[in-house]
Amino acid sequence: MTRFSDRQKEIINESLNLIANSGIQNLTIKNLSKAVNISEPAIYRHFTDKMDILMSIVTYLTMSEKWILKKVLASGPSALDQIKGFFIEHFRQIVADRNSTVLRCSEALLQHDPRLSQKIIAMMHLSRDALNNIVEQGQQTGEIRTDISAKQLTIIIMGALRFLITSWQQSAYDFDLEAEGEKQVKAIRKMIINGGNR
Amino acid sequence: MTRFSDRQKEIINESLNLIANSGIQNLTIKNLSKAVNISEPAIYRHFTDKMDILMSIVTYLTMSEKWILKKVLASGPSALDQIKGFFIEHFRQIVADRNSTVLRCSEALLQHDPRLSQKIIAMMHLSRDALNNIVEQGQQTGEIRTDISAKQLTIIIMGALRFLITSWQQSAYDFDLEAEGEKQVKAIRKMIINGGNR
Amino acid sequence: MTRFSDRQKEIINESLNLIANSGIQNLTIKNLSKAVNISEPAIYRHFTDKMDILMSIVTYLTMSEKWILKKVLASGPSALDQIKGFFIEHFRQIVADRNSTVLRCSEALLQHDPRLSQKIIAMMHLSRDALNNIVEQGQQTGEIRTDISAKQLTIIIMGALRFLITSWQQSAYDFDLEAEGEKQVKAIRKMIINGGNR
Amino acid sequence: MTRFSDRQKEIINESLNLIANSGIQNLTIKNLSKAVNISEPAIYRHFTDKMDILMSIVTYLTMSEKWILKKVLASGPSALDQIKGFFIEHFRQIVADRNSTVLRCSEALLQHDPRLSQKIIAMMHLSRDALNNIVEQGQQTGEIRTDISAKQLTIIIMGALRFLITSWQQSAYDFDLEAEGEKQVKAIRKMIINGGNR
DNA sequence: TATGAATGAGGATTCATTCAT
DNA sequence: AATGAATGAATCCTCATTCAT
Repeated sequence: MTRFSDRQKEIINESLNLIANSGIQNLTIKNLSKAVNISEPAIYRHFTDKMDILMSIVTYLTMSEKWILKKVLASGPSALDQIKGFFIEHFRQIVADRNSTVLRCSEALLQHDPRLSQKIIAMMHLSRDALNNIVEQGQQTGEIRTDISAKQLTIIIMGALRFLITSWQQSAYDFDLEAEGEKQVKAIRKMIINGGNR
Repeated sequence: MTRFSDRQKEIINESLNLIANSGIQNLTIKNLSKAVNISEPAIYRHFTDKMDILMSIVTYLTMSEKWILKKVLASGPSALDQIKGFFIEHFRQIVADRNSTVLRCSEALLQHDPRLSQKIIAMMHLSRDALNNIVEQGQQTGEIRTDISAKQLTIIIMGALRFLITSWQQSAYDFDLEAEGEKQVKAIRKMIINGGNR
Repeated sequence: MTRFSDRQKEIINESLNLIANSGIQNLTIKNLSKAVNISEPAIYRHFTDKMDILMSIVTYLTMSEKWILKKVLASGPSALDQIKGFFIEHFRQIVADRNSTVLRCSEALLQHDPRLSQKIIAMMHLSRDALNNIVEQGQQTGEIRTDISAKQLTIIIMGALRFLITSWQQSAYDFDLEAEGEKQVKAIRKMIINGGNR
Repeated sequence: MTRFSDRQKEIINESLNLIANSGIQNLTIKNLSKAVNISEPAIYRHFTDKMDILMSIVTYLTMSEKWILKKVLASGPSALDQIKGFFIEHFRQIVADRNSTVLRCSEALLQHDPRLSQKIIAMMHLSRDALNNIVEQGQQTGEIRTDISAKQLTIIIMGALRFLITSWQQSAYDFDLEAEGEKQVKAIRKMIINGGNR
């Protein structure tokens, strides 16, 4: 498991801020060193490369995503509850720190470099697969409807989660993401629960 | 209505290709002129600025999105069919020309500049609002379940559409988007139809 | 004698305006063609080169200066009156058309190219020598004091004339150049007249 | 008070040389970096901008002009001597370093930009006003004739000084500026002294 | 650990000029 | 006589990175 020094964490954090606020094309060593309040060469004490920074960002985001997944899976046996947790935990984190989230910055990093993209995609698969697992288990236990495949249900859940976050960001954070998220989870629950209330 | 010359269209198209293939940070005037096979200064005969190019890209994508929406709305009275059309048309276009789609390149352009972002967000609202309208009408005619608000249903539909496209791209186009899309629409239909088969 | 077509005169004139208003570095073919309201290549119908334009400007200014000198010399026999005329005529012209004057734009053209500089210097010598002549004749006729050499007197007269114009321009033309000029001539007259009023 | 580093001084100095030898349009970052013998980007370690360089040049020239004025005013109580000093000091400096003089390069910088022009004009007013003061005091003490206003006398003195320098430059420095200057001062002295020798 | 100074490569853009029409 | 499209060379400036200190 990779360990980041305090300075490295600081640099990663400011990188995420820069990306979130003004796009990757503004993630320059100059801007970064200004944000961290050290000189440009000093950055190279902590990372060998700009690519090293980018890779570390993804490593960091992956760790953070794994942490969320762990928490969700540990939350209880019910698939529907886990799905709810999946939403809640992502929203909680993103609200706590708007930038430090997979779903926030990863797109921006894609296409920068094949190695980097691969790592990001791996990270995205991580949560998609975890969610898919949850859904499948929910179907096996009879909690979740089985007339729609787990794959399709997963796409719906992941899509809604991502779209909500995207919308929140594009609206300049001017609605209560956690509240809206909860409504959305309820809607999804209604739609995927086995023998829904009709 | 903005009119683009042939050269302008060519430049916009190659810009979309460049963004799609290697990210905006590779959309340089040099790369662009190489792609269009003219000299760098020649670009400036057709656009005043790089920003002018970016804005024109968004204008172009907006026009293209409007075209899709028009087609979808003209396809018939059924909301469920229109939603199906919404998926199909987007997929058809994206498969025909992988890059010329709102949902493909717009994120990359965000955060580049406030004016540009605003234009992109306006474009995104366009399709979201159109979809929301369709859903509401479907609820009024009784086609679509009413126990979940149109807003939530719209998020689910838009989210799934976008996530499917994202996945397709991240997989390097290695599944049949239109086929998967059709499956997904059916799943969604099942979930949102009034008095579903249970 | 060089003859300029109407279009050539127009181009020369607009060139002078551009130089006067925003410096030579803004005398570009683009700006020029915009000012003349024709296309850029059209400029090359009338001048072979940018250098050709610059040379023509100097030719034009030289002609204009010669015209002034001719008028001054024809104005009467008195050296003091001719000196007064030298001031008056320059000011009159410069006020009528702020830019079409040797003393206005020539410095800006210097150093651009040896051939050009030479031509400008020749033009400047023209008026300086003419003035020197006038002074010498005034000294011979006893009108002008002889205890100071014609050369020194000429420097004083030319210097004052030029400095006044420079000041006027730098003040954004916010004083009455002709009125101030007249005062200045009177002062000079007092200083150079033979047996002044003491 | 602005402080320039050694490198900054070097860059300013070479800028003045470039302007003096080949005009502002040849004051390019490339030429400048070649003259200073560093790379182009290195220039930007020392100045934020080209405009920053230009402004610094004017700051430098202003400082140098102030230095001269201080020296002149400190040279003794006689207005006529101070005027003589005004000439001598300017000539001495200009001969020592042909380029480092207000009167040499400032015109070239005018019209480049309003902020710059303003700064140059302020600098020019500085010496004109100082000279005007000297003349007025000379009139009050009875040293200088009072039948001509200080303003007109100042124009004559400044004009002669400037014109002499201009002529020297245009002649490619092929006369002894200090010697000619001294003659000119004597002539001026004769013309402005109270109760001249007639 | 940190920095001031430097740089090669490349960024967007403008220049004077040409050519086919 | 005029233009739309094009270009090679040069413009200012920023990039990631290195090195001596």
